[in-house]
Amino acid sequence: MARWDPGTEERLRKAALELFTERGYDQVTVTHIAERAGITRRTYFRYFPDKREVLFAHSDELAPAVAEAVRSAAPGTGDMAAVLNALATVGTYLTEHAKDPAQRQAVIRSSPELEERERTKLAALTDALQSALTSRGTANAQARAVAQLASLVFANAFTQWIELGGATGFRDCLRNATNTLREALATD
Amino acid sequence: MARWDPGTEERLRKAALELFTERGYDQVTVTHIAERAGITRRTYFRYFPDKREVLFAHSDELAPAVAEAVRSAAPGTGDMAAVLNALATVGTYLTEHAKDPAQRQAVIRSSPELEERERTKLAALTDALQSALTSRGTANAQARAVAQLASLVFANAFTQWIELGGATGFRDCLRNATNTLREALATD
DNA sequence: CAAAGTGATGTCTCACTGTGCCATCACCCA
DNA sequence: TGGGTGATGGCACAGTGAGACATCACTTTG
Repeated sequence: MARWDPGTEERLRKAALELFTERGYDQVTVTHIAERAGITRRTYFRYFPDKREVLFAHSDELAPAVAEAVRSAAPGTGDMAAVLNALATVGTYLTEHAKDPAQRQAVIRSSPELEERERTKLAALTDALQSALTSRGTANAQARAVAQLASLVFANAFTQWIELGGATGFRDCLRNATNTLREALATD
Repeated sequence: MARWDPGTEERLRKAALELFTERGYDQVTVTHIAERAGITRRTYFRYFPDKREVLFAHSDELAPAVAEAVRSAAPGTGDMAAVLNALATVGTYLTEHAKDPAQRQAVIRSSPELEERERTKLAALTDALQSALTSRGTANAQARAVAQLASLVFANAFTQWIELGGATGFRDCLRNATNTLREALATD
């Protein structure tokens, strides 16, 4: 808990999103973000390890949460079903609590560096899912494949959810994304 | 063509791979690489845009080559078949000409920054494949899905090929990777 | 209520990345 | 022999990220 001004991290996220939108990611320095948030550059780096991470602060919590949901799935459930169910639960919560998801997505899409970081977060989800499946007893190769496919489905579902303006339920987006991949792999 | 010493780019790649292996990516500076290659830091940046790219110089040519192979596939061929065939052709050439693929892979796996860049190259392959499929008449969503799955297959096949010591043919690795994904998606 | 402790912040410094600008040097050609 | 061309070196600069230390607010303990 911050003692001087409890909202520092939130102010930094807000300032960064604003500045990135106004001037573009490349034209913004960490000093700019810190100044708008009312702190110094050095303090910024005590909240976020680098310039990109200010846009991905909460992303780190997704992978462990989904992995935990997979681990606690009913023992008889199939791998893919367990993973998709976990993604639906956590993803629904995520979509209901996300702040300015469309604006955030637009900023990320405008910068290769930020897209690179986003892919890293998705890879972390894949690794966490694989690990969770392995601890459920699934063989390594199969666990990795399921985790990769599920991560793909999740990313596509999230993109679709944003494109639809957040009106649709996340579960429906997940179903759509899953079906699209099924068709693609079935057409040999 | 370089006039002073034609092998500069190759010397830089070799020096970088050696240094990254010896000291680890984080402990190596661009100055170190340049000095071992017999040039200055400034000249390094005339060959590669940043510190990471020295390990990914040829990767840029993969995506266009595969895309071209997809575009020139027989009109009646199914999307997935056309893409997998293109990946087999280009991938086989790649595996037969790669230098120190195992050492390179080991270095990349040892550094999150390098893994990040590798995922970017894979994403470029996905985009190129999607574009090629779209120009063949495939619908957007389907083209993206096929491209994503094929990229996944390619990456897994390449990893397996390295793990097997380069002894197996790349086509077999592609088949294995495809089957693994099929099983994963089929188990509902 | 005073003194010590704790945690967040500011200040200063430094190595390194990546780039712009200009000088230099070797080689080719007229 | 002199000029053009292309690769390289040298220099300066903004920006990133981190270490070390001081400072200040607030809490805890006597």
